[in-house]
Amino acid sequence: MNNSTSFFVVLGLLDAGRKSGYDIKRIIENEIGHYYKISNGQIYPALKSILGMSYASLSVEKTDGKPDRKVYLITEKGSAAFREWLKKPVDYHNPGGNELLLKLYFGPQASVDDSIRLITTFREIKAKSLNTYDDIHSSFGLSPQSSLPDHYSYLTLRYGQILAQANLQWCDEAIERIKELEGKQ
Amino acid sequence: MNNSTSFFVVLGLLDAGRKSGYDIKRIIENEIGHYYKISNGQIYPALKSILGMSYASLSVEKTDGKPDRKVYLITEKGSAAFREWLKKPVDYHNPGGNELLLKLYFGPQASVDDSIRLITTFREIKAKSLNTYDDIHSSFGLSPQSSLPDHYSYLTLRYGQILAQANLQWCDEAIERIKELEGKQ
DNA sequence: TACTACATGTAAACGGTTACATGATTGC
DNA sequence: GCAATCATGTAACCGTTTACATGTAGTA
Repeated sequence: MNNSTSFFVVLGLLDAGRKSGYDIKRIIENEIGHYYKISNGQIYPALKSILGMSYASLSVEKTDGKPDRKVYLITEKGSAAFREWLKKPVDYHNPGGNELLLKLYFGPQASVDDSIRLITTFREIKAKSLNTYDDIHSSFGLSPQSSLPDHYSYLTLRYGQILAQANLQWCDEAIERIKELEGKQ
Repeated sequence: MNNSTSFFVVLGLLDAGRKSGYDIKRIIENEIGHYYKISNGQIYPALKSILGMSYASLSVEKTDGKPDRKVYLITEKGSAAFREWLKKPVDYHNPGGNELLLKLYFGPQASVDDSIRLITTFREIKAKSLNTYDDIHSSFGLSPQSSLPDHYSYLTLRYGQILAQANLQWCDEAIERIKELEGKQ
């Protein structure tokens, strides 16, 4: 839990400013819902554990009728832990491969160099996997009489190849864009 | 368990021919390891449950020294259950989106029509999501003075867009290829 | 001597999802 | 009257990962 993606997403949103659990849920749904989902069963235990680790302090705001708003304020310790996570290269084995997008969403809370480093590391891994796909591809020698399994395996290979290429394309575009951005700041 | 991906992968490999748990592990590692991982903690419980549901029968082969090989032979009931799973459109929310590749790997155990249907359904979903990305993209109006968060959100949007395009490209190529294949059979 | 391949399995932990509980307010 | 929004949370379940246990045979 205190080491999982959901934990750090919650922590990262607190790092961007004081929020309640409900705020966190809404923000995730509206801003990163395309590639990341979260449930109450993750948010509220995460907040509890964030408090327990002194990564945030709590202030309760009274409301009329509705339950009290429990607003969390990140501590320096919490902020440091988040920034450490943010710098760590993404786990390239993670299903969906969207941990990178998540970290990039937190880009404004990191340095430009760190964001670029994140993408270049990701790029290297994708380039390597594209190489292996290319190697297999060139050794495939699909003849018209080759077996059915071959043809279907070829399709899955092509998927890996095409997707890896698309990833590389995005990496290059993204790095260029961030560098441009840096020049204007 | 008896409804999970790992369960049906194991069942599908048995559908392709009698195998032991160890065989299954080796085959997954060698043939689909690029996009699907499995552990003993999934294979052996799956086999137990496959036996329990009468989806397979068991024959034990004596070996010299090594533990007995427990070889599983799929039943008609098991085969029917597998084919039903194979036809079901993939869960497009699944992380990694590789359930399709998995099902395509089992293409030789399905009809050409079913394989094509699998891909066209997938294509429709990707086309729809590309449309939403395009809509957001055109409403983005990134001005040079726009805030940092905007620029980073733009990158995640572009990722979705580029990857969706790559998926469509692959779908078209794959469908064409399968249709060609059909002509020659 | 040590590692790899063969071959079976289990137990605990982990991360996440689903579904529920409670309850006021606002708008159709 | 009903749905949606605001706002908190919990409990059970599910699928997967990690790490372990056991043991032989062949190879470097």
